[in-house]
Amino acid sequence: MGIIRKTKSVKILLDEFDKHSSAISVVSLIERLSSQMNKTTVYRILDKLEDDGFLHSFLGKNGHKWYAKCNDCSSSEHHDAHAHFQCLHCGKVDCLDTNFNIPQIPNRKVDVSQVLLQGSCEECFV
Amino acid sequence: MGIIRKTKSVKILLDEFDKHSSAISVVSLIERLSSQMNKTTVYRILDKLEDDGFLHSFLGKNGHKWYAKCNDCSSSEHHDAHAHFQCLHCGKVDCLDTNFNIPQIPNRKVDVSQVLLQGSCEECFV
DNA sequence: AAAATAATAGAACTAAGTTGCAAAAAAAAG
DNA sequence: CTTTTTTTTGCAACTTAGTTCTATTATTTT
Repeated sequence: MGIIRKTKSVKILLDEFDKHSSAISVVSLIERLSSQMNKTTVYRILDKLEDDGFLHSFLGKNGHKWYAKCNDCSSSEHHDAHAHFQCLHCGKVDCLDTNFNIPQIPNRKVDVSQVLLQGSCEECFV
Repeated sequence: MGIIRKTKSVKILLDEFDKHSSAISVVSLIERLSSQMNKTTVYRILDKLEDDGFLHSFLGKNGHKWYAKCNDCSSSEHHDAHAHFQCLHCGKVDCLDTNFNIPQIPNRKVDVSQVLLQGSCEECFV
């Protein structure tokens, strides 16, 4: 895993993440790129890009997978402990800068934390 | 929705949640009760028990649904904004008392928050 | 240009969750 | 305590996200 060739499909995918600032769901990527590549390819490339620290993934409100660009990660270490915000009206997901301080729990070791806040985004919030 | 008859199936399900203190995944409930009721029934009853404020639901690490007993909810209001902890070794999920303070984000309204911490639980933590 | 390696398409599959409808069980009405 | 009404259940079929396998194609190395 990791080790990526800059194939046409990889470039197309990276392009999508450059064009859009917010996170993208796998489902929408598959649909959007259906004429350009197979869904299996989408899954595989996203996987590798995550391994390489280009992207990070998380689960949206239905348990569906989303990806977004990483800020400061490498293949050896992911430090995207930030929260995500999903708008319940338009469905859009953004990464939040707000760094959560994860409460330490006695007798337990916390390795990963997923924080998904849901509500109304800037545009849908009247 | 809501309004529940205390049928045999409902009782069996409530019993499961009385017996176990930690959260239970829908998948394991369906499997465990497969000789006693249909999976559709499991889904439907859990739905209603959540509406009634007996249970609350959240998504585990694979995006699969889990349920746990509520502490202080009614059908009109759910206040289970607490975090959940899933052990990456044994898979067990517990509700945490630790109340998160959800950071308010400018121009956005946060209605729901899902916090899933993952790591090693008391028993698996050596 | 040929050989080796990695990536892709496509079809088939797995599994969580949903839907529709007929049959069964509860509750209400008489 | 029957009959009628309403709710619940089982079952089969379906939907859909994600995975696996294999033959083919593209990319890199020699």
